[in-house]
Amino acid sequence: MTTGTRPRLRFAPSPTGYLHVGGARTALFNWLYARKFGGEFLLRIEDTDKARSTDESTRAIFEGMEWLGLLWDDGVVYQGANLARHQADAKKLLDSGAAYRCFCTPAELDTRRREAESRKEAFKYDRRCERLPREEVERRVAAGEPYVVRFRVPEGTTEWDDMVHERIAFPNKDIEDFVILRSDGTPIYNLAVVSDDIAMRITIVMRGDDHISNTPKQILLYRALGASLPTFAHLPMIHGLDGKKLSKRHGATAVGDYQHYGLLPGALLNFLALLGWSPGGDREIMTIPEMVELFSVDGLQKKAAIFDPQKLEWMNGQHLSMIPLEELEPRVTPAIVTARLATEEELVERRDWYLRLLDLLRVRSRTIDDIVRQAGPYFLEDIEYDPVAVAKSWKDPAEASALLRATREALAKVPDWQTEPLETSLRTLAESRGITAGKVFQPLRVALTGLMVSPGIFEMLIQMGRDLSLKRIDKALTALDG
RNA sequence: GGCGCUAUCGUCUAGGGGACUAGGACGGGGCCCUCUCAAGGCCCAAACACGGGUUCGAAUCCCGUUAGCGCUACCA
Repeated sequence: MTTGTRPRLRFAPSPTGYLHVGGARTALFNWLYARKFGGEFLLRIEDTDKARSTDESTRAIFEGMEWLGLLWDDGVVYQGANLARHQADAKKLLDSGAAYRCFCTPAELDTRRREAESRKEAFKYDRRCERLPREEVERRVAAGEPYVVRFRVPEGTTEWDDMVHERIAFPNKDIEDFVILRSDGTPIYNLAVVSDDIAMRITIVMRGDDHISNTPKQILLYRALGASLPTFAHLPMIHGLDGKKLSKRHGATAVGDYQHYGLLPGALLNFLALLGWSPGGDREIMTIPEMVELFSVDGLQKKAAIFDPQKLEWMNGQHLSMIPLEELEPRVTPAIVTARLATEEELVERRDWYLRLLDLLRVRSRTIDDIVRQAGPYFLEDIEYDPVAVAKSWKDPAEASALLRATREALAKVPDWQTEPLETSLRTLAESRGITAGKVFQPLRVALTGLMVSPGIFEMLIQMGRDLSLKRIDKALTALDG
């Protein structure tokens, strides 16, 4: 264990897809730990599987991390660039006798594995190449026969104190002599990881608990390489609603999906943090700085958590209402522009009005898209009338028309377009007609927005302004009378 | 199959031997507020997997059972 020095952690995704929410959560915990305890958070791209790694995936990972605000210290480490060191480490192990050459071919291994399975036995490499005479090994190497390098697993037990779990122990007899270098000379995961983590001076390896069974192998490698061990922390998995490991068939699993769906990064992070960690007590809604402040290893969960999209949406709604309008604005504006409701310039021109609108709409929204969906009537020249709204609130066209006409007259006479006088005017109108105020408001709502639901009627009148409000009523009258 | 990890409401969790009639949140149901929808407030239903111990006393500690999940490649 390294103590006294600043902790160094890393997030090490393989670029074989998108940035997965599970990966994002692993990154988050690493990042939180580094921020909380004054350490370094590094990013390493594990691209040694050339068949599956793509530049596009690498870019997606960067984008996802940046959007989430999980920024890394120092430059990105590309594992593929460290081939020479990986090979040198393998050579070191070969020279010290900690590893040996194995000439068994994949086909042979496969056959033996199948045989073992058909006998219902656990397959484990039988070490037949381990005791090959030196002369034979040299002869076969000289003859150009392909070979892999295998690690010679010693006797005993390999164990460690996990930060999340307690002590975890594996009898070495259950670990086979695993391959560390392929026949083409490239490293296998466990070697590459250990070699890089040593080189990067990583002190805490925090990752998904699907790596628990790799850990004893890696510990053995650290020892054989003469390096000191990092502290291991194995985080629980995230499962889908069916209890299985989260995958594509569970729907949206990429961080980018949620970005496009209109979520706030702070909300996604808050939700992910609570999936596998608790600050203790009843605390739920947290900003990123608050999460850093509250973070501790004690609150880390051992049990896999199920990803519940409903709670995520609720949480996003909370964040939407909570963050400063100035912070919300730049996240909504691109969506407004994309929806062709307004140009960025128009929004800048009417900034105060625009911020007030956002404030009106966000309380009844769970996503940024919800806000955009409600924003139409405030920007567009023409609105569409929702058939259901028309059927319900303009049930009798003649009656609705008469009422709206009276409403228009009353509103037109209001000298000061403010809540108080507007409210007095409409309530007086209702009273004089012997109907409840709601009976006046609802047809007006449909005239103004074309919809059944909206913010409060006076808030809307003010937000739309006198001219647009009256114009909307005129158009409604045309539609009703026509 | 072998090895490993895990086990509190449907879900996320609080709880770290007596404060538990097991608390909060999402979701569900009801009520209030109210011009609609939200938001908010109040209330209801809903859990310690099972079996043994340890102890005066277990959701909390130990051991089994069961179940779920993960790993079991010349993938990462």
